Amino acid sequence: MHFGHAAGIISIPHLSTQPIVRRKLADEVRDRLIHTIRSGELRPGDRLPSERDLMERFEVGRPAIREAMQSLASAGLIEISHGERARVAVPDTHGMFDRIGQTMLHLLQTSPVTLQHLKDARVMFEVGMVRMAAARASGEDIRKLRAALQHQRSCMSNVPEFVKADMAFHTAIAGVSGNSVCVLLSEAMLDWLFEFRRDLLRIPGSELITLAEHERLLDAIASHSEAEAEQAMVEHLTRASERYRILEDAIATRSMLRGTAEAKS
Amino acid sequence: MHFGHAAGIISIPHLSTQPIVRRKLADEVRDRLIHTIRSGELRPGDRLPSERDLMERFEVGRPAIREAMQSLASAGLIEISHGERARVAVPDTHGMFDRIGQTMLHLLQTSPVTLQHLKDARVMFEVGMVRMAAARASGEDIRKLRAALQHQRSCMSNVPEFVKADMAFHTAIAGVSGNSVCVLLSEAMLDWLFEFRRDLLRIPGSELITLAEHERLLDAIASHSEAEAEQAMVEHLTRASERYRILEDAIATRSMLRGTAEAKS
DNA sequence: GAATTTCTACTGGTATGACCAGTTGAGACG
DNA sequence: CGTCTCAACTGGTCATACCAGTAGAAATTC
Repeated sequence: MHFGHAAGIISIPHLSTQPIVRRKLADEVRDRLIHTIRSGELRPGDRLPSERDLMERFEVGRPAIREAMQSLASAGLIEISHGERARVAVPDTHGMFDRIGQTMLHLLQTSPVTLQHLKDARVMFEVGMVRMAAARASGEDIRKLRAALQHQRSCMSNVPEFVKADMAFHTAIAGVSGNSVCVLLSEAMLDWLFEFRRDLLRIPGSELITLAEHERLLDAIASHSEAEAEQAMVEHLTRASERYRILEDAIATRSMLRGTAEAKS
Repeated sequence: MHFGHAAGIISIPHLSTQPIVRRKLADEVRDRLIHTIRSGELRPGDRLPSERDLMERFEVGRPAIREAMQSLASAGLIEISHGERARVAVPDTHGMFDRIGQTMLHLLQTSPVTLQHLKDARVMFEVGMVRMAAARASGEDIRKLRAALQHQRSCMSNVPEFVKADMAFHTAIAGVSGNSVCVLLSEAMLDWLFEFRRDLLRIPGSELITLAEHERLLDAIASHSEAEAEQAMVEHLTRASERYRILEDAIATRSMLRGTAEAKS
């Protein structure tokens, strides 16, 4: 089609300029399935129709159906396993945060700013959690925390287990809130940092310091002293952050030098 | 195959009992692609090989490649568009939280407990944000907040715009922190609640109250009074929550009655 | 008759080949 | 030299076939 040299964009009155979006078939299928699930027509645990069945209902090919189903599966709305029909998933908070984990890693790797922000946000969050824990921890809560710390102490010689126990202790603090979202968030943030730089959490020889700091946290919580708990937490996390920073600076400097070298070559 | 009557499970020494997991081809492909991206071999913006190309390299069929790529796309690691080769995505925080949005909705719909926890977590978080804002808001920050509030005031007659402006005001408060993760989380939590129950945020006639409360928040921030800001925020959110609860109780009661009726029939 | 085994029909996973529908960029055209 | 055209890519969709697991009916065994 050719409208001559001066064609350009022609303005026609009353002509809606909203572009016609060409949707993928799979997207349409996905939306319909989501709607079916959300409307309550299908409840968690229920089985979806088979791919071949859906393919006839919607009058589209199997690839379109498959793509839609895979998409729902990776969003955690349904569960697919070989040989049996897909089921509506019972939502799982852990799985949810695991899924963004990958994306988060990608993000952290390409954005140092976000990494720092994530650390800061975590400090803010953990402080909130520990204050709350100090304010309302019951005898039962404190018993659990003591058990968690005791377990961590017993893992001193086993580095991976020690780190795991470390994370569990922090999770236990968040658990005092009784708020699943808070627990999840706290776990997720720690997890992301851990996944991103496992090496930085394995500082040899710092186990004793860590344990001492955890003990101080526990004491503060047990004595219901919010201010003391907050300070202990800030210092605990800041010390760790300090070590991060030292190592990161070293890495950054090295890669900057390498970058310069590459530019010259 | 038939091993006789007493067959059952036979224990053989030194035989590892770890089951052989049958991985889907697409998963293997996905992992390799992720590794390629994470190793820095491909940077954001770079183009991936075409599906047909990858298909030859990995010696698998096109469906396997496609499924892997779609999976990466829905995780936000790459961007696919018709006609051109896929590109490694520049990570987008908004997109990330949008993606869990669906899952979160599914979760909230099937777990009333989580809904309450999410609300509580939001209050905790917003309180933290507003305290921080009160503590460190600059003249520029306050100017922006005032503008946001002014805009909201101008939207009073347009309900959807008003709600949007309402959310923008809260986001602006979080923005004072300068911490992208905090902003994101605050936006996301509000968004989830909004998506879950738009109807509950459209309480007719409450616009004036909302504006007054926002004004109080702004004043507290402007005068750098943390305590006052906290109290204003708690009351602001609690008032809204109170209305939520009334409507929710009504809905819950109704559905409970319906449930009983169904059980009887 | 009840528990077990066996088998068949169905489900998802993968491969192939074909064609449609956008994008791009090199080369023809002015 | 800029513009336009078009061929050679790319992803999107379909049809078909076959492989590989499951579940449930049917046959078998006790």
